[in-house]
Amino acid sequence: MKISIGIIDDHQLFLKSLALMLESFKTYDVVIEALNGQDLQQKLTPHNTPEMMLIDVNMPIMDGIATAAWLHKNHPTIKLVALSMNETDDAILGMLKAGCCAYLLKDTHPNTLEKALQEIHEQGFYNADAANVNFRRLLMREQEQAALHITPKERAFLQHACSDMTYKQIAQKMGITEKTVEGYREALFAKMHVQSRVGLCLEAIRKGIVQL
Amino acid sequence: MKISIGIIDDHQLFLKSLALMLESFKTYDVVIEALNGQDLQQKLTPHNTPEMMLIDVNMPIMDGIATAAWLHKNHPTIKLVALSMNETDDAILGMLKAGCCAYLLKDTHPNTLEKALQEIHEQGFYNADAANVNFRRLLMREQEQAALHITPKERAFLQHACSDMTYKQIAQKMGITEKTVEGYREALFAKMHVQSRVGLCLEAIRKGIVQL
DNA sequence: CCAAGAAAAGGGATTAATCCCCGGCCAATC
DNA sequence: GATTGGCCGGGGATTAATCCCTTTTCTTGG
Repeated sequence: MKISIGIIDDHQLFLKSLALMLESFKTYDVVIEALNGQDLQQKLTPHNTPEMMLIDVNMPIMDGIATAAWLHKNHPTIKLVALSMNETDDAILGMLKAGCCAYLLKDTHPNTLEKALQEIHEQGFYNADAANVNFRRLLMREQEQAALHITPKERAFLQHACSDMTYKQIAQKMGITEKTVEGYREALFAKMHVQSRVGLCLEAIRKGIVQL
Repeated sequence: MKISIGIIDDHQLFLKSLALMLESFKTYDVVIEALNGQDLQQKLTPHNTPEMMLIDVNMPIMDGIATAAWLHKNHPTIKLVALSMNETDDAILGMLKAGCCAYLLKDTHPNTLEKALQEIHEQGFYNADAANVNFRRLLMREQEQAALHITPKERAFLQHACSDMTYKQIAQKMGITEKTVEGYREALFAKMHVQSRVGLCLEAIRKGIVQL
């Protein structure tokens, strides 16, 4: 009896070729190929539910973390495996917290992948080097993030602050007074331990709160 | 007679599975699999020279552009195909300028890949949507980049400007007067078309002049 | 309904940032 | 020898940013 497995990745070329590779292992049956979380929700039916699921982290529309969380909640029996090319702390921690039982990098060798999948199917988990890397530090950063506690309004302001605009223009664009903007600024300065708008922007980008 | 082809990609999983896929097309023979440009130089021998080469853009050690340029110079008969997941203008232009005759995205469908490879092998070129996208704009940006011409001192200042420091502190750290710092600032504002330090920092990061 | 507390806004003052114009110094190039 | 261009410095003015403290408005739980 083959093990049924699903793959979610927005890069069609990788998706299809990885499916081909899994099939070549002879013990896996790829029953679902989705381009993102939304696509998956359509293709996942009661009659077509795999035992395992490989999930790419970086995806448009509905990313890896959201997809993993949805699967973990609505289909808790499916074993989730995160697949990514970058090993940033946030991504790893996010996927594991979302319910993934393993985190694999895209530059692992096929043999390692096969071994990992087998282990996950039998034991329910797999500890790669990537996931082992300093778990304590991950948790510390997590707490730090939680303590940050940025409100939606502040987040919106932060997005605007990372631009060539002046505070007056930002206030106008957000439909509030300059003074209110100033309030957000001061609050964020204190929370993020900076004393200038430049420092604020750089920190926001570093922490991934604002994307370039 | 099968067409001999080589693949260069730092992600082993993608490399191996893409090789599997190409083999499945029945008309291709994957003779080289390399993890980066340096790896390729070792594996490429007179007795083992493929007719075509798929090159990933994002790689450590020796990236796609450098690899493509090297191949184009030392092995001009090999048809080069750029392969990437992002379609930033710089990357596309860089690869095409380095001698690639096509630029494919990793999220293209396998069927499209097969068709493209066939076309490249027969006609020597392939125009995907990605490459077609406004070539004139790419060239304009290229000229703009060349015109940027940032001096070493300006670059050093830019590095310091991307911090929580004030101009006075930066001047102190660089061992020059505030006024001199101001000179760099104004020059860079003009060159990078911004009107605030925040905008300057963001542009510098976007253009890769300053790393976070 | 009222009080606690957050969010929004304002007053007023200080400092940093931005802008424009100016001159001198030095090295490489023509 | 002259010119160009990068580098360094200054005066003076205006605007944006920063800081601190108070008031008003709006929620929200009791």
